[in-house]
Amino acid sequence: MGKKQEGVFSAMQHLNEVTQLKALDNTGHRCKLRSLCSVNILSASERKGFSDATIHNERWDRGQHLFIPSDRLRFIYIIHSGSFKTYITNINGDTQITGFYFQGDVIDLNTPNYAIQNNSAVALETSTVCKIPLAEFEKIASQYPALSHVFLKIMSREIILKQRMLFVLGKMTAEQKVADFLVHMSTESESRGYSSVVFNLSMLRSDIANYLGLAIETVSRIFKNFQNKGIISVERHQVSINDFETLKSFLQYDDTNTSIKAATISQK
Amino acid sequence: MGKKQEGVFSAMQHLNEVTQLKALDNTGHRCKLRSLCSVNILSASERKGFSDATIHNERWDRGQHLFIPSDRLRFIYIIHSGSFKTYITNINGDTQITGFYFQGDVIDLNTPNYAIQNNSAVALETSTVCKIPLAEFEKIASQYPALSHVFLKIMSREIILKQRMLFVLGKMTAEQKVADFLVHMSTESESRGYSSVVFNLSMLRSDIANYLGLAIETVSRIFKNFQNKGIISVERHQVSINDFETLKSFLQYDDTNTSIKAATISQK
DNA sequence: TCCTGTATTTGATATACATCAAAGCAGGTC
DNA sequence: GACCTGCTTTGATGTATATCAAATACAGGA
Repeated sequence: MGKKQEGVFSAMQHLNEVTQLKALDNTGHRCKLRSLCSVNILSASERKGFSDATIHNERWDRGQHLFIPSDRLRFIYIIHSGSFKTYITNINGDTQITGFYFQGDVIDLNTPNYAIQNNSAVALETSTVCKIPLAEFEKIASQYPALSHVFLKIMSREIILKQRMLFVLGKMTAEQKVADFLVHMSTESESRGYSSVVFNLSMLRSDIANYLGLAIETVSRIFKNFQNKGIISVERHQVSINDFETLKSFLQYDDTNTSIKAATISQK
Repeated sequence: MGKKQEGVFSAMQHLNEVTQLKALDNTGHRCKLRSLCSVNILSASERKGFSDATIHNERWDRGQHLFIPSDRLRFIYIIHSGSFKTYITNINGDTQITGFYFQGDVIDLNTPNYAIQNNSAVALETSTVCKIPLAEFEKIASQYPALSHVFLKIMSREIILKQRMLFVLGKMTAEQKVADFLVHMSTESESRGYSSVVFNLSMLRSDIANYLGLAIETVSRIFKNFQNKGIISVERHQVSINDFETLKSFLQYDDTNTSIKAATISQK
């Protein structure tokens, strides 16, 4: 018989658990690389070695690219402040935004794959990043398995996030996509230690639309619609969520009948 | 000015490079774990230790689940023969297929994340898998950094594949999705050492539709349409691709004007 | 060989969302 | 302050694809 399955979205409740990766330790080294420099699995001297290999706190302005596909020198980037978007480009020049990244996040995790780097990252606002040359990283990681392990965890989180987006793009209506996006941004804001109620969207409406596979007009209309219903308030790029419950309810069945949709599960 | 960007799909040409991970060595140990047991970065004794920790060649029939979200014991699975699909489920029981996996592929790479396991894997046909208890894997990996490194690469490939699917779901028309799917399955078949022209789709039409974010009827109609045009031949689950060029042309601009779509790139 | 359930195809209709077009609006610049 | 320029909103219309409905094909078992 079908067991009650834990939903993909229940996973969000456990994101804090996961995002400890983003905030393991804050005791300042040369920069507040929350994920790595100060990660507590390394000894003090190892940590120093790691920190020394890192290029700290470089500044990037809005619109500047962290990397583009043709780059030869590869780095692993950790965001110290600000935000970035990553996107992939096809042969026609069409793009799909693959993620938004904030303080403490690690970018360019597919780098170790030596595959043609088909994605780009660009700053959404003035930001600072620390970066580790890939070659250095691999050298250090080969000496300290624990470091590889931290990276396995970060990458596995990345896979989970991407899978979530597959669901969003493949199965949700426009309204649900936007609702989900807002809830997600709220959670993200909270995990960085800011408010989950009032937060800033550093990306353009067109970025949101691209990310969610919608037309920009559709995003605009749904924002307006949510405002009219009193669910959110929007002032330029600042969003306030007034009614979380209603927002989240868009992601649930409003169906009255409780038909069993889950397939029968046969397990060995 | 905008540099010519390398497309996301050009990456497919380099997939062979990547998929060496799937076929590093075939000289049989107890089972043909192409990815791991026989991976040439481990010494013979290490390899044996790894192989001993592995549960080899378990059989799974069509419809049987490799794992479901409520499972406590975690494994990393390597497909020895056959095929599987993975999917995530939301609170309403709606599902999104996140991937199809074949001989040599590694499943459940988000496992190391300790996050609630929100996905499931089910056999599409009679298949055999080798599996490594997660705890064992972590023990071994902590001793052999090279093993972690192989996993980093496999996971980074996974991220790239998922990103590709974000593009497919977010930006492609129904026709393009199906064309891309067929090209992808062809490449996959070839990488396993089979024909790129004639291959078997072990999944149902409904699986394809779910995976591509389409209605099953739409998939059916596009298949028929491609047949009518002589691009493919379909007999039940066997597909022959008669005209690769036309199939691939669906993924390109048929536009006459050569407008520059790529955004101007400003890099530091 | 027929039967039965499941998978797929085919046709008719509905609709969510994109597209096209134009007007507002803010923030920077002369 | 007036004028740009890029971003966002708002309205009117079109269309790709979902949905609904039903016929057909196939596989596996009696």
